[in-house]
Amino acid sequence: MEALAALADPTRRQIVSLLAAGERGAGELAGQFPVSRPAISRHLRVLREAGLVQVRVEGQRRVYALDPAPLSELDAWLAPYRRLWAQRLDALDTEIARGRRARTQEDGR
Amino acid sequence: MEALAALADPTRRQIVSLLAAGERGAGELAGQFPVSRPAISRHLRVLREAGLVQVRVEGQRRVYALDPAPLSELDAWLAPYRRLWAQRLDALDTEIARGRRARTQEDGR
DNA sequence: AACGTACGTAACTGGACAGTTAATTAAGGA
DNA sequence: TCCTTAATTAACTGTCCAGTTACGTACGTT
Repeated sequence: MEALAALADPTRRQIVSLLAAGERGAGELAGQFPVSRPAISRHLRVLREAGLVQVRVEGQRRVYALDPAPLSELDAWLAPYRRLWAQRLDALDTEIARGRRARTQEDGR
Repeated sequence: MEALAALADPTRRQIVSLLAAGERGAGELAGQFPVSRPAISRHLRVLREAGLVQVRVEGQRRVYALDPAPLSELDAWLAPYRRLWAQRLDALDTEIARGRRARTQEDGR
């Protein structure tokens, strides 16, 4: 779950989003952001260390590509919690089906 | 996506995991960790501000409960990426089914 | 060989954050 | 009322991290 820390930064999430559309060179990525190129380089390093991106050296260019594996891992981490909001929606359905009577009783506070 | 930053900390993830099994008092939670109670109090505050937990004051106890809404939001954020590893698996399936012939044609990049 | 381009790394700065101990608020019980 | 218990808040410290500028390295071109 090292990916969570990497994805906690909005710039890095945006990089991931860009790479989801296809691979890009480092400079090409850096051009999309208001921060300096070294800053993007560091972000890419964090993403690389988290396994979220992979680099391919192509002449003097570095081409970055998204590796979805950690996202899949995150998805798997999330899985056991899924029943929680599914259940809540079920409860809501029940509520609606009942015509939403006697609400104050279970509302609490 | 503020939840990502909150979930980046392993202690907080564990708190979330504990609360998934049912609500608990603050001290009850603190007892599960090797850090001080104020530290847990701060973690709970971060989780509260991220909307991941809710407190209910019950006498002099604070009972914390998980609110799955931000997890659901995270799930939604993850959704568009899902095709990436699904596709990879599909490609693998296809690959196997076809006996691995004529590969370059459909790769498309 | 010399130069320009494309990145990365080094060194530093400011701000955020997790942890600690000590003080504060609030609820029960003697 | 006084004391204990439960928990948060305050104040402080150390560490990590994102950003900057400056420098280093490697590839390609002339």
